[in-house]
Order: sequence, then structure tokens, then C-alpha cells
Amino acid sequence: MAFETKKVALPDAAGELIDRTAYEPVYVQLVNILRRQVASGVLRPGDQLPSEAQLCRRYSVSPMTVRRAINILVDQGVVTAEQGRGTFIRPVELGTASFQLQRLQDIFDDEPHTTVRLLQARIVAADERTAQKLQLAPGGRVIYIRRLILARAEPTLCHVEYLVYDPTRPVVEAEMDVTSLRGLFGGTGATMMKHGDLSVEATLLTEEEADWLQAARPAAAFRIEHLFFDFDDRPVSWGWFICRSDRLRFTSHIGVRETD
Amino acid sequence: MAFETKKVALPDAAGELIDRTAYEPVYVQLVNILRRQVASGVLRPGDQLPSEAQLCRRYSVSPMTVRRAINILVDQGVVTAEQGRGTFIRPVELGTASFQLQRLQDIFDDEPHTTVRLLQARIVAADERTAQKLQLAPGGRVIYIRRLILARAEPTLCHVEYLVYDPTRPVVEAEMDVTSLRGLFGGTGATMMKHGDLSVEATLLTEEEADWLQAARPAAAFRIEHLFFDFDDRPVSWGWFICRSDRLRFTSHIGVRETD
DNA sequence: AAGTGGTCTAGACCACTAT
DNA sequence: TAGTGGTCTAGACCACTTT
Repeated sequence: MAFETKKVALPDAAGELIDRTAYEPVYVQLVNILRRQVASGVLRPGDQLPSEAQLCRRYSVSPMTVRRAINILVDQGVVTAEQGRGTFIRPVELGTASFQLQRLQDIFDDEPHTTVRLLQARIVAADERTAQKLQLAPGGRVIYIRRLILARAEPTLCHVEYLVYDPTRPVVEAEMDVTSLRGLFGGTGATMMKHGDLSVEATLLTEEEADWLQAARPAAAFRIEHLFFDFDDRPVSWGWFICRSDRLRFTSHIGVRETD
Repeated sequence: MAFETKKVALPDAAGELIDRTAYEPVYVQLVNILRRQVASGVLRPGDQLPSEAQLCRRYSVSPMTVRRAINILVDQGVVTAEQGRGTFIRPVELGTASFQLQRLQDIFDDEPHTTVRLLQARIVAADERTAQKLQLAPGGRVIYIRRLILARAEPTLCHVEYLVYDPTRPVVEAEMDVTSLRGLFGGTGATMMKHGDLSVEATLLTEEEADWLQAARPAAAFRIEHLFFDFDDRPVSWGWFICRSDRLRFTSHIGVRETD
């Protein structure tokens, strides 16, 4: 039984050839051939790949093309290449899993079904924590903004943001399009940020937040904090999103599937 | 004033050359030169990079080497290349942020300071949800394991796991090294898993969990669920980690710094 | 000494976009 | 038509590991 499946699997995987007439580039075909061998179990963690010279002959491609394919597999975390020794299939590791914040962005980008409601917006003196984050003198002025984001009419996200208030900085005006998150994270706003730091925590909803998000307390939520800097590396925006956990889930996959 | 900084910045960034005697490969040097131009603001979102031919002449390198450098910048999300048009600096986007589960793995890997305490381990009949996840007939047998992980003597993580109980599968014995998480996620265990699915949620601690983690209720925590498959694509392990949010934080960065 | 991966060259040809 | 990125070749030379 086990023998039968092997008899079928091996020639299939080992017998693949490059199709020079195909739309897919050769190096992509080679990546997929090797990925399939890992995904099907022909190649297992710890196994050594054929050497680059062997792969050149086996698939009738030039060394550079083989190297390109292998570099991609290295980037994808499928194999590790060790100079002088060889290239080996990597075992699956829990730590390699990664979660994309794209899931949050998707909510904003689902335009016709997403609306932003302005809850508060006013100029205030920064408290100690805010002043420290935005590198302001204590009591410096900031724009305090509180937004509620509704996805398909369901309250989904709270957003609290503190913006440096400085009339000489043009960024302020762009940000003041307060009922559009795209202003901040999609279009023009993004081009005014050089970089930013982000962190994700689990937190309890406050009474106020639960009220806005129409959730019963106690309830757990994601807290996604952000700190953005302009092109002079000065902080311009500090704040956080609060998102009900049942409205946002981060998923990931480790190990090799046929294709990505 | 603004003119002065420009006078200093431009020749600095534009005047860099490749050092052929350096230990760093040429393509890495070129990546870093271009990254510095983005990080310093010489190149801004939307700006077009010099063409590949221009870069070849400018830095006296071959086309393949320039292409390699640019491909790396594309992979890093710094630029986008559009055939026939040119290569352009990408604006910073929130959605590109990614969080690595390595932060969790680090806790396990900090060996001398991490201990695993077995709370429960027994063979039980799978409930409906477990049977569905592990693709078992209702009432099929599973090994139920509950562990507490202490990092530097502090209770940090709970782990609940259901393993398919099948004496014909060798994986079971390897897993039964119940007081070592490395068995599952570091060494031998990992080589028996072909792939797995993971998800992260925010959740409330149950009474039992709060007790074990020595936390006051109500408290928020991360819930990291996992489902692992063997080389025949059969599920072998389903479970989840519960981690106090104050003991685990996921951080990320978007935009370009001098180097990664 | 033989075999491995790592870098780099100097082109060629193609597909696409703009003018 | 000119300029752009995209692919691919057939080598060369180097650094490293193993035998």
C-alpha cells in the first residue's frame, strides 16, 4: 500500500520538465517543481537538494537560472543553502509564521461598505505620555481625534489619534480630513509618512469602547498601536485602534503547499 | 536653512560608489545605497528610480547585478517595478506590516530559563469540535494534554493540545515527551509535520486559565490556535496557546530605515 | 583535490509603455 | 521608435566544506 503510492508519486515528481513554450518563466517553473517535491513528500526536511550543477543538467537551464530559483526558495524559507555543503530542506518552524496587518487594511479598503464616524476632534494640551511619544514639550498642543469605523453598518473599530499641532506643517491639514481613514492610511497621508512603528496587544474593552462597539463587557479586543514619523524623522501621529476580536482574525500558514 | 541641508545631503547620497575591495557583495552595497537614498528622503514615494541602464553606468556594474539589487528592493516592498514604465518608490502602507510568531518561539528557545509543567495528560474520546478538526469519527480517541510554560519562573503560557491517538503512527510517541515543548516545536516533532495552520485572536482568560497564569480576572490574552498535519496531509495535532498580553507583544515596522 | 554554493560579467532577446 | 523592465545564457572566479 505504502509502496504503491510511492510508485506513483516518484516518477511523477522526478519526471517533470521545463516547458520552454509556457507563459511561466523558467525560474518560476523550477521553483514550483521543487516546491511540489517538498509538498508531496518526495523531499523531506533535512534532505539535500541536487547540486546546482546537477539541476542545470537535469532541467537544461543555465546556472544563473537555477540560482535564481534556489534563492527564491531560500527567501520563502523552504530551503537553506550552506556554502561548500549543499542546499537542504528546512523543517517547519512555528516561529516562521507571520501575520499581515493587511486584514485591518482590508476593512478600510472595502469602501462602499465602510463608513467613518467622527466622535471627537479638538485641540488639547498633550498629557505626559502623549508628549513623550510625540517628542513634545509637556503641555504642547496636539489634535485629539476619536473615530468609529463601521464595516457593513456594524461598529467594528475605534481609533484614537494624537496629531502634532503645528501650523507650519502641511501634514496637519491633510490629516484633518477626519472622516476618511484613507486620508491617513491610503492615499495622500501615506506619502507624508516616512516610516512608522506598530504593535499588537490583547486588551479589555473600556466602558466607553464597549459602548461604541456595542459589545457586552467584559470583552477582549485587539489593540493596535501606531507611531508615524515624517520625512525629517519627527513623530507626527500617535494612536491606536481597538478592534473586537470577533471582527478581526489573523491567520497564517507554515510549511509548503503546492504553490503560494 | 533648508537649502543648506540639501547641499549637504545630495552629494553625500548621490556620490556613493561601489567598493570592489569590500567584503560586502556589490549587489548588497547597491541595495543599501538605494535604501539610504529613500531613508534620507533623497528619493520619495512616487519618485522614479534611475533606469537599470543608468544604474549600470553610474555604478559600473553589470545589468544582472543591478537587476538583482532591484529585485531585492521589490521583495522588501521598497519599490515597484513596472515593465515599460520604470521603477518607483512605494508609499508606506499600513497593510504591509507583518508580525512574526518568533516572539512566541523565543520563549521556548530561552531554554535554561523556561520550564514546562505538565498539568494533565490522558486519553479521551474526542468531542464534536475536536473530531471535526482532527478529521476523526465522533468519539474517536485523542490524547488530551495540558501544559503550563514558565518563563523565568513566571507562569506565562497555557497550552492545550489534542493529538490523534493511533498506535500505528510513530508521531504519538515523539509527542509524548510532554514536558518538552521542543519535542513538538523545535527538534524531532517539527520534522514530522509537513505543514500547519495558525490563527491569533484576543480572548478573555477563563477562571481556570487565570488561576494557572496567576492573573486577576477579567483579563485579556492572546489565543494562538494551531492545527498541524503530517506528511500524508492528515491532521495530527490541534490546540492553542493562551498567553497573557503583558508577557507577549508583537511589534513591527513599516517604511525604510537605513538597513534591515 | 573535488564538490559545493556565492558572486559577477557582457551581452542577447523579449514584452511592454510612452511619444 | 526609443526606452523601460523581464528573462536567460555560458561561462568565469572565488570561498568554503568534505574527503
